Amino acid sequence: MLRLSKLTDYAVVVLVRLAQAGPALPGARVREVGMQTSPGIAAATGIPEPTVAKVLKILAGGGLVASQRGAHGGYRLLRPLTAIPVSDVIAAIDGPIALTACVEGAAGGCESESLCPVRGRWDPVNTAIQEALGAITLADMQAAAVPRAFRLPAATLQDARGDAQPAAE
Amino acid sequence: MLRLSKLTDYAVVVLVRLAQAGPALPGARVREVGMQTSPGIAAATGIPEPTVAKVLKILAGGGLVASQRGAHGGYRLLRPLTAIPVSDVIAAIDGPIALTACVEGAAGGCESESLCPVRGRWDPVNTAIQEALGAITLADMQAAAVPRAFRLPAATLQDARGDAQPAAE
DNA sequence: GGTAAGAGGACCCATTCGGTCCTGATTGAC
DNA sequence: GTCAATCAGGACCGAATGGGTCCTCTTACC
Repeated sequence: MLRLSKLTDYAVVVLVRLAQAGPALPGARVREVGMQTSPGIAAATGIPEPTVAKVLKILAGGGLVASQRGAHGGYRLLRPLTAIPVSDVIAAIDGPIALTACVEGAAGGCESESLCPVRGRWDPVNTAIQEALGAITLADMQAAAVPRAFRLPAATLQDARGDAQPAAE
Repeated sequence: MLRLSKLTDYAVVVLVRLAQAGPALPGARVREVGMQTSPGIAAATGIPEPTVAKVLKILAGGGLVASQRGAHGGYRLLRPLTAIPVSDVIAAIDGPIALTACVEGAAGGCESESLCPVRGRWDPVNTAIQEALGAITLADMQAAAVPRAFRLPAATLQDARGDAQPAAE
């Protein structure tokens, strides 16, 4: 699959939304500029509120957002979207990017290490993916976003699948 | 995580082993050249035999190896390692490479599509990863293989983790 | 034709992930 | 000083996927 978790997908949505809050909200008197609450983000994104809270909690632990407790508290971005590569989000949610057990830091994880002919050979692949993910920031993902009306549903699927050979499954 | 399944890891090992069989085995009288059995590969790689059989079965379905049933049957490579990109192996085992539900061809899979600000924005990320994986062949992974003694265990871990911030977990 | 070797397919169990809920701590408003 | 709002942390449960095992069918040799 090479699929990342839904939480990571949610995290990107939440972070982009957090940036869209804008530092100049009209009613930003009591609440700090650019700060939003979990329920507010949930309502804006359509993601279940508990899940949003969970994502924000993890992101706060990863140093991507800052939290403010108490009444009129909330979360705010610590860095602009241009300074947040996708790899950082993935690392914050899913932990360090590691394709196989051979590279995920598992000490002696591979029980057949003495026989395995490709021991540690995933490293270059892993590095290539990390570089690819590190080169794309959330701002890039946001900038590429086009209004929904511009994307036909069918065309969306076709475009999304693209060169991922469709006959394989 | 961005982790691919163990089966994919096994598949690479099996394929490399299948290539190492060599087309000029001494006792290759009854068995076709370059052909190996599941138990043989299992013994050579240390992977459990049923798992090897399962991997080979999937790879045969994916068109990467050919099977020969009956006595003195077995499996053989259909293409040289230089012609097998890593992405093909992953696609054969885990299906098409798709990072998120938004790109995996799920019709209307995203229930909050009207709100999601990054709808379909994983496509460039997905493409970047596919290109990275498509550029690396099994021959590269095999060629990069160095004897185990040349790699310090600690250095291996450091190299593997690399710039994936270690403090994240 | 019988026997053995080996692939093909179906099945089951364990692990992990996604999602939800509850309780406690902190801060601002009244 | 009290109350309300909101985040923080943890535990819990259900679903889904992956990993592994077993049985059956096919094929070639004797």
